[in-house]
Amino acid sequence: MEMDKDYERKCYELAYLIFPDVDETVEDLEIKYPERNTLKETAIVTRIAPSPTGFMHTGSLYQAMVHKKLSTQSEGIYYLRVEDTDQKREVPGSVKMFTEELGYFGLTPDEGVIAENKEIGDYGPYTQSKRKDIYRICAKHLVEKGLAYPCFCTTEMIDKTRQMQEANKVVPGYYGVYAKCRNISIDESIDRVKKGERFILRFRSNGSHMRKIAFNDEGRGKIEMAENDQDVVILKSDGLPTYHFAHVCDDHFMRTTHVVRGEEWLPSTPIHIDLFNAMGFEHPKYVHTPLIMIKDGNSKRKLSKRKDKESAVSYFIKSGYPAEGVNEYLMTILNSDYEMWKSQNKDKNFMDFEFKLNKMSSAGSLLDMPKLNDLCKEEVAKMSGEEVLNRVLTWSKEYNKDFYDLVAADLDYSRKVFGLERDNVQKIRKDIYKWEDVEDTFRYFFDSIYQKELDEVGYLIKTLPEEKATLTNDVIKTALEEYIAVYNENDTKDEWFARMKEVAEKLGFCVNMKEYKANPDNYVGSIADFSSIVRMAVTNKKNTPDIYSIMQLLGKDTTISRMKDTISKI
RNA sequence: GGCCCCUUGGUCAAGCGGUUAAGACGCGACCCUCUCAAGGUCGAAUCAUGGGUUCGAUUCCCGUAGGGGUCACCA
Repeated sequence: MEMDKDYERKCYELAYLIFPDVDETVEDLEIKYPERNTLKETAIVTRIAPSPTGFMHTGSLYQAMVHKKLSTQSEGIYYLRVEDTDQKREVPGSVKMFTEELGYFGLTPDEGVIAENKEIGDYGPYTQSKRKDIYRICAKHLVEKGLAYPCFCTTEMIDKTRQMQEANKVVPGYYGVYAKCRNISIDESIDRVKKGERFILRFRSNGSHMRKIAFNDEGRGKIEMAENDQDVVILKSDGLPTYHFAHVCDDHFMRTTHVVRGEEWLPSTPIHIDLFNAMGFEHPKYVHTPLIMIKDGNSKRKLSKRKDKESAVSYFIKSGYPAEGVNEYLMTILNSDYEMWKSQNKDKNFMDFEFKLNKMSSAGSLLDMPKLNDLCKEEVAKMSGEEVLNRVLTWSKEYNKDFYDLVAADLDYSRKVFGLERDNVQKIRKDIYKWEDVEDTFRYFFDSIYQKELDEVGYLIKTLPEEKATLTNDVIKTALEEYIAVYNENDTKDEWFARMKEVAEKLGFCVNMKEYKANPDNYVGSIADFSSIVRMAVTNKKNTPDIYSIMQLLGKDTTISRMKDTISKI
């Protein structure tokens, strides 16, 4: 009993020695950061916690969806906390990039760091490097309780121990008898700290990997794992906490109710629970989301920052994927019944859908780009020409300035171009799924880039005779010449087509597709071939929307001069 | 290797003891059609495996295999 008292006193002495300037206590923090009583009992408080490494992972976006859905559905809070405890990996400008990227997808947090140099909320600071005091208060508390101790081991010593453990096939790590500094006397610890020996702070775990603990994962259900028995580092030599310790202090004092994080954190959850217990805090609820995978040969693997461009959220933004489509896609892999719901609620979006944690699949899904493209196509198809124009302007201003200038030069014209087969039609064209592709699909509408293509790539129509022997250069030339002679820009669509047929028939083309298919040898070609000749002469493309509308938009002069130019080149 | 998670068509998946095993993307065919995109119709394609439990297993239990994750003073 006397010994215990003495030990206790020495723990306080050690704590004071390590943290002489810390005079606040955990109790003070409890008062400073009270429970969020203004929220409803059932409100969910979630957080996104990026590391400022200059890269936002697609998986983070996927999780941001969960945060956003859970918090808004429960009238709770979704906040952003910057986890910058590893200064070596820090990349300037990351926070700006991160918040902007979240904004692009409409997933800006309610609280915390919401833009570069802008944070809101009463639970800050929301950047870990500015929370040093808080971690020190908590760490001091653990030292006082005998639940943390200074470790004087060098990295070399720890490496050696690890090698020995691996050779002897025992569980590697710093624990039990292998934890040298755990087992030195408190007097020695005090002595060595007094002497100014360098140290880091370790947690003193009382767990055993022979025992099991169970915890509930809100998505997966009950999970049973071995107890933590590792004396993990809580304060590094630079005085900043490790992830494990910061997670415990921050999520407690920021009053997070649900920690939603990637599956890769599942194995370290026992460490966190151990730490929460040691601090006397109740741990938050955990949700471990499956990883997004990618196909690699015959197997699949986690999206890799180095190998896969799709692992970066920036890739989708740079390519001009509409946020709505990406969100739709993420939602379909996030909640298994979303697609069914969506098919019955076509005019609603994912924010109207009731997200359920237990409907979250727990297997990692392969990133399915064709499916994502299709969903984006659907979203673009819902937009008016005006809307497409605006999106193209916004995107190209940032990522394709030359094209931006062309589009912006004549907004009325551009609006008509993007409204082609989109505005005032019964069947909407579905071919665009990302803004990056717009320049190429519509290049023939912009003279300068159209001309550039002719100069650099050449005249597509020259390949026509190779594809179909009957369409000789002479046939093509004559077709165009005859057509130019009768072209009337005031024709209605029906009149226009009738005129096409007239010329085609005169030159030996079959104007009835059924008839042509039955007896192709009786004709030079079909009306489809004739149309192709005109199409290629005007657009230098094999496939385009309705050629009548294109000619109308281009105007008589351009249409005729392009056909004449083509004639002169073959 | 230890520990943990996961396993229905090519992909995402519904299913929750008895079903002709939904649907979507992709793929193929046909229709429509001036080309393409779209649209319409149809089609091919799935319960990893071995044991149980049961009248009956895709569904419940155990093992096996496979895939993935994790074992830092990184998060």
